Amino acid sequence: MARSRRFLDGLNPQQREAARTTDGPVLVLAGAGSGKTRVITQRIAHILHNQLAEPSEVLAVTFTNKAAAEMRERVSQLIGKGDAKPIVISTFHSYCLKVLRQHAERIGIRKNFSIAGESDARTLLRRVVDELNTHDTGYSPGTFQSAISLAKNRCEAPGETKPGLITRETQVKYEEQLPAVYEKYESALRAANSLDFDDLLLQTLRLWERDAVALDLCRSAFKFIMVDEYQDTNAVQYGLLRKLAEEHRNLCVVGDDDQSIYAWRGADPKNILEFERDYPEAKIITLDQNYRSTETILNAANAVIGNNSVRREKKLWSALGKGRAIDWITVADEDAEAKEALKWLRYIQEKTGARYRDFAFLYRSNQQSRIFEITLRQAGIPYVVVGGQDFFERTEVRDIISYLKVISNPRDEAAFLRVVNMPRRGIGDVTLHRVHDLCRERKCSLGQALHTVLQEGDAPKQAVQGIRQFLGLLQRYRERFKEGSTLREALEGLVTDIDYHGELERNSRGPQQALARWQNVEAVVNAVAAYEENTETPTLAGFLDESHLNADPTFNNRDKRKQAGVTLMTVHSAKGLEFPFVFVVGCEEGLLPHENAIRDNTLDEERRLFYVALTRAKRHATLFETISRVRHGKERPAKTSRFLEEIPADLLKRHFRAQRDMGSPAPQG
DNA sequence: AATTGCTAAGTTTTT
DNA sequence: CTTAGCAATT
Repeated sequence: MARSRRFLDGLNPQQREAARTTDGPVLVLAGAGSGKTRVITQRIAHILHNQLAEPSEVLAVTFTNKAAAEMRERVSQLIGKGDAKPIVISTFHSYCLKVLRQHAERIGIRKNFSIAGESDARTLLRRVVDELNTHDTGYSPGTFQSAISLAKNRCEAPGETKPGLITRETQVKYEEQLPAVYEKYESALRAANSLDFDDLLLQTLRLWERDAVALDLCRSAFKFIMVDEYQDTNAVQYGLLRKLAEEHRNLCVVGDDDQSIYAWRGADPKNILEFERDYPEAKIITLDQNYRSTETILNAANAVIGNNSVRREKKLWSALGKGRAIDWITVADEDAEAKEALKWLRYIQEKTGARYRDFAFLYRSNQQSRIFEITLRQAGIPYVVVGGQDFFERTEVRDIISYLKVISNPRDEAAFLRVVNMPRRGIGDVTLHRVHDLCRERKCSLGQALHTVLQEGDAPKQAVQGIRQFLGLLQRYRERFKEGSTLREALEGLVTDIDYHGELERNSRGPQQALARWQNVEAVVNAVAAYEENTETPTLAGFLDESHLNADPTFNNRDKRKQAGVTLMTVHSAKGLEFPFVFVVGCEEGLLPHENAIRDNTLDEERRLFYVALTRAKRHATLFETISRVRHGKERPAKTSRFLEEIPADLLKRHFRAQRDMGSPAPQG
């Protein structure tokens, strides 16, 4: 007991209350910077220390791998790595993937299904849209893709899609088409033995709805469930949690309704706003002491967010002192904005000795990063743009992964189409169309159709030759990846066999690009090797799962902020992070709030976005607006963001640097 | 099969 | 101003 008290030491009364209320449903309303991760980890430690459950009976769900890794790390620090290991700390997606790999056959999904990434899914959709002749709506496969994704997040089957997402004249036509496209996309996925990201969750829910045995198995595995960022849960995740917690009701959710900024993706803030409706016996604890920011920043943030009507009232406070007033800087245009921001950065550095990594430039939309990149580069200041292209979405990486997917799942159509004629084997469109028709006629897989074409010699000589080659290659590597050699050796053999190096040299713009792309290929090989080393029984399928869900930092460039540079990112990606000095740029009507949000009347979410931006700052926030900005290729007058006007004047200090040609003087202390 | 030119549109993106 | 998607060329 004495030791257990030690765990809870160093928590404030509310935090402690949250950590030791273990019985029944708990809602922790954790304001920005109020130490919520601390509460979750301490709560887990408390549960285990008092032997309320075995480590393996505790489930903690997060949205990102990064958050999961961080949580595991911090729990390990509290109770030791060994005890922490069996705790299930996982993203929704990887937990569901595990469930499906185990039980999917109960709802008619083959166990070795592929995960269709964003672009795999788009490949399938392109064909669907093609076949349905839906082009005349003017909507691209990508648009349908987001609409379908939103529908799945809302738990809507093809016949049940509700309006949303698009508000334009062609909307009617588009909405007429959506169910058909959605339905056909589903059958294409099924035929390809693939699930997209959203399916991982949705199909798990369907499984639990339809199969009591599977549900019971999953349900009885856990005695305590904790959920981070609950305000971001969508209808499917909500359903999953309800099912899982139905019996013991030991569900602890942590979140902040004021930081709900993903409604457009199907997140439903009602889940957190109406928690007690679903769990009337719930204990509700508010964490409102902020350990991050100055009073000035919090007062500003409180004032702004107070303009939202549907929310849980809370006022963040801080013991860190007033700090400096928020600087509000008006400049002529976006060019001046970047230059002025740079001046302020230098000025703050001079005064405080801050390092480059202490600064973040936050913007509403990615396009805004360009000018800052250029300006920073010219000034020789190191920077990191967060949120670039995903490693696994790069052409060369997709090529290699697609080979692996076809080897692992012969029905994977998107992957198949990608590699069947790469390198060139003379298998062109005409042959492929024939193969497709054959598939549909005989309801067989693409691979089987190829065999048939081969047997019947029903294709140009060249193509027959190529098909034979291709099928032989797949056959050989299916065996090789199963046994006989390490995954790494098998992959290296494959890359050599298809002469991918030569392929890159032939198809790249120059030797420099060829090299860069080859390095990405090598990175995949390294990733396989790393996976093999860290896994007890490594399999090809296991590696593919990891590569889709565990965006391992060695794979992608998401979190390279350790490097000593200024961070450039969207406000969305900044959620959960903090910086001593934050520059919010483009505080203008049409940008933040975004014009589409004004049109669709979703200003509350935009306000929360601004709130998130402000509360990232520890010591100081600097807000920028222009009086004229180039938008849609034209220079247009800009108007101050309403959110800026919502900050009490006594917290602000205004600076006009809007005269052109004058060159603004260095900022004043 | 790869390149070129036209048109239309223009957020945010944890997996 | 970009960029993506598509059609029409070579």
